[in-house]
Amino acid sequence: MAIHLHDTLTGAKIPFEPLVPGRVTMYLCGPTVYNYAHIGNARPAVVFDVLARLLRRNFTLTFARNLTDVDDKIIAAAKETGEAIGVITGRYAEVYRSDMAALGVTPPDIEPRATDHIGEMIDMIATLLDNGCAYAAEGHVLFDVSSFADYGKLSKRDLREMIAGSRVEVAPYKKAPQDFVLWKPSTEDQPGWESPWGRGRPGWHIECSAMAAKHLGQTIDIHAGGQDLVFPHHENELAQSTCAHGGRTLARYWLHNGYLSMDKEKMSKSLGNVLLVHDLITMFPGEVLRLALLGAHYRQPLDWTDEAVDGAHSRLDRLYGAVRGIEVSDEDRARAEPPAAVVAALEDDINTPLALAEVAGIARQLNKETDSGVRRELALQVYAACDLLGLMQVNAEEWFAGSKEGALPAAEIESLLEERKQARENRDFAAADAIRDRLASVGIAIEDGPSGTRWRRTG
RNA sequence: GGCUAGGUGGCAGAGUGGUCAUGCAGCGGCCUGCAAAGCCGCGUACGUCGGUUCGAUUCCGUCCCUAGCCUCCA
Repeated sequence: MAIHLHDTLTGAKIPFEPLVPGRVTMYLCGPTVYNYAHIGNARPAVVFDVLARLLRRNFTLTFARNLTDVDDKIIAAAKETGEAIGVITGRYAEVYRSDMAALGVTPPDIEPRATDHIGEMIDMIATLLDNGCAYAAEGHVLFDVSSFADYGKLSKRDLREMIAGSRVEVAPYKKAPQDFVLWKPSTEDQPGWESPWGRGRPGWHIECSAMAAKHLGQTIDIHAGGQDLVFPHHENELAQSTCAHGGRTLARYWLHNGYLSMDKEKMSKSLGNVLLVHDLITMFPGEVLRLALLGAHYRQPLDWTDEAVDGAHSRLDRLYGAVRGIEVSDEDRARAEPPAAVVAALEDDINTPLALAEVAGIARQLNKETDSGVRRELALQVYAACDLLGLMQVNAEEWFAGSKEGALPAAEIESLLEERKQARENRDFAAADAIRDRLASVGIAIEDGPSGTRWRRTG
């Protein structure tokens, strides 16, 4: 089955065909680097990482995720802390990379920075001025929305209604309230670049248009991001790129993930209800967070709760438990084919919950199976499926050994287990149970099986 | 107000015009010295009111409810 993706522009799930056979270009709007990313910000990175992994099976993928390192929020942060802008953006870019790595996100092929592309942005703005799609006024350059007939098509908004219903105070230099800034003047203390319109800095939207065109071409296959970017960010990108590129399509598929909420309210910095990835990864294994994000379909809203995180942990325990003790080499694992049902689920608009259900079914089969050869085959299927999902990237023994501080060292656990074994052989169950209780009290669960006793940390 | 998405069992969450999602929790059983893990089984789920149909949770319409977005400033 071919890959099908839900495209925001057409509002339909359609078969995926790259512009150039065998090659795919994908652009994901990355972070503005002035503070820590919260778990809602991580959702697109994780979800579209799964898509990237899926695409790489059949195509040569070029995946770009930008860093926005010029923005008024960054200027404000610099003013507040007294640090240089470059110090702030450099630090948070690094934090973002390590946070995403902890969530199992493969680094993008290209990570363009806005400040490295000011020249391209100026060129694009100049083109828009030449085309009559933009106008300069009082040091600003604005995109003239009336010059683009399809404006509003992506976000399904009617321009006339928007104008009529506008409640926004219109800046005096604007021709129409919907016109958006391509370039704005900078004061002495603000970062700025020389341009034909004076010293200034780019508007937010032009950054992505310029960087996508430079690195991926005027028409890209997939443009992805959070649902909250549909309007105005992507609508504006679509308008300016199309106008600057002689009417060429900017993106052939527009993908948007649903927002993440807490207590049914959107998680956002302005509401203050955020959980930072940076903090969460000190409390839970990254894979648990990743599975929690993949537990719902990417276009659905996802409510972040303790129960959801616990559930993700239990599910991973079950998967690791199923493959525990089965020897599989890295080479065999790398060569293993994921089950067709898992691939089919992901190819159907990245249906991760269905894919996870399929994996659970294989784990059940594996737990039932007694033939070691078959068990190994099934384990390879679980591994291959999880490699596609970016899960189960650690060794099962390591997973259960955990890394919680303050617990007993493994050697001490082993010696207590040996003591208990002796007690059991002597039919001294009171002593054996005392040891089990003692281990349980420090978060160690033990399991007696045909091949001896195993232990795992319960957290 | 406009637009968009959605309302599925105790919870989370897929999916489908006519026997099965799946996971977590619960109950019963198997296994176990007892547990744990695992396995087997169980629980009359599809917001409302209508319509189409032999048959609708699934299609159509109504209504109710929820969430998000509605530019440049924040």
